[in-house]
Amino acid sequence: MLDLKLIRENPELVKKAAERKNEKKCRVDLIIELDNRRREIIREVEQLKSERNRVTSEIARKKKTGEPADDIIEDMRRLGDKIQELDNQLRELDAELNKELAWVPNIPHESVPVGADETANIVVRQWGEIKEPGFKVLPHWEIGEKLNLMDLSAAARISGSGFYLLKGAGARLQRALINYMLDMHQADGFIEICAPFIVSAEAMFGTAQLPKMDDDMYKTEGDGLYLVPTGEVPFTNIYRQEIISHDILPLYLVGYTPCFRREAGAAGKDTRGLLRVHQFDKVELVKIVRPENSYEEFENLVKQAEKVIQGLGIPYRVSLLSTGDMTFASRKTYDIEIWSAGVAKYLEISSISTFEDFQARRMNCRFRDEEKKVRFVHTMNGSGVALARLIPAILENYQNEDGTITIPKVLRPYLKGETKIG
RNA sequence: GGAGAGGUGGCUGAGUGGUCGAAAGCGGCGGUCUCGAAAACCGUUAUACCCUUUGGGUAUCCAGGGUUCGAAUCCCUGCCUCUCCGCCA
Repeated sequence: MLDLKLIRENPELVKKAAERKNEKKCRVDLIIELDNRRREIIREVEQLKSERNRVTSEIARKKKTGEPADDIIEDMRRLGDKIQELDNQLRELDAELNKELAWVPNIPHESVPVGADETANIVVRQWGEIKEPGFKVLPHWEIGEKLNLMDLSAAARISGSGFYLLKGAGARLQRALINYMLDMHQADGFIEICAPFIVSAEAMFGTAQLPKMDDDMYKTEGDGLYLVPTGEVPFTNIYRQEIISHDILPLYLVGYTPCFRREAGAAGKDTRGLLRVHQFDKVELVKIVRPENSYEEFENLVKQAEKVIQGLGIPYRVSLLSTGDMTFASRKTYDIEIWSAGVAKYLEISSISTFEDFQARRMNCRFRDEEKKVRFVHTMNGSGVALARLIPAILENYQNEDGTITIPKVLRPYLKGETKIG
């Protein structure tokens, strides 16, 4: 949510941002008009209320002294009707205005490259060396089935297409990865959270999955609750509707969650094996910080996610997303793409975004600073990282010519010291 | 799922339908005192919005409706918390 004042004062800036993010449901002119009408009514109704408050205390005084007040009570009855009518109009306008405001995307940061899609993204750094394996590396879905680490047809039997099932060493590998990541982040000051995986529409609105992504979410039938599409939702919403004290900031949160996504209309590209599925697991990083150090915290958050992959020794690169490739709520986003030896290309494994106060406004999450001033917090998050992309990367980058998988050194303590799968 | 109790400011906690944005206490902040601190005493201590913005106004006692000239107070609905019973990993 943007500050209504900002929209009022800089409508062109907001329009340009919406255009660059390709957000067609953002209607700035309508918002300005609703806002003007709203303020007009507020002015009128508040004047009437002021009148009512004045006369009402006069009535109280007269009643006390026993003076008659019937005539002004009659006047007030009419005034009350008028106030109610205006209040109703105001309520409707507010609802309409809020509905429109919910569709105004965040404004991309000045440093974000302007462009229509991912072709305008800028690779900001690269890490690790891509080595020529010297043999034909099997893609993860082949080596995975061969070594009995996963069973995609079983998953289809259970749930339909777009699901995966890990078993044996595959399932244990995932658990090892989760623990490796949680331990690492915790050692770097992140507080581990285990939060609900099913959340309210309000929480989904808070982090701005709603209203835009409604069709991409799994929704429960009777209760109108949503299955989390990312740990971002429960973790960021922890302090929704709260005024928190400055001395608990910055908050670094980490946790494991499954992620549920309908992926409506995503068929085709990069969908084989675990690459695009309706349920995957993720370790998520969330920071809630004061505005002052927001961007320093953000850059460090990117590095925190990179550290996971560096520990595993797999090449990756970091890209700064262009305006057209960013999400609705984001002010600035980096993607981390990991090298996939099986398909010989980089695959997105983490997306790190900062929102400044965009989510905080939607959640109404604020903090009280040293001067007792109440201000919006800044929020940001990043995958740290997605398992459904990390497992393929390991199965492919650690594949040996004899069809076995070497277990990365950092994971061995989590796998009883084993060094090899297969 | 059933029965009951309750939701008031940063916290605890008063509040007969009419000077109640709300007593009191605690905490916080400022001051007096002190070499300094504690204690004591004095003062201060919410948020959002609107406007003709050193000022004025409106709203907010869980949320949303309603009754009324007037609601923290009365009525309805919802949400949440607690207690007991049932069910249950």
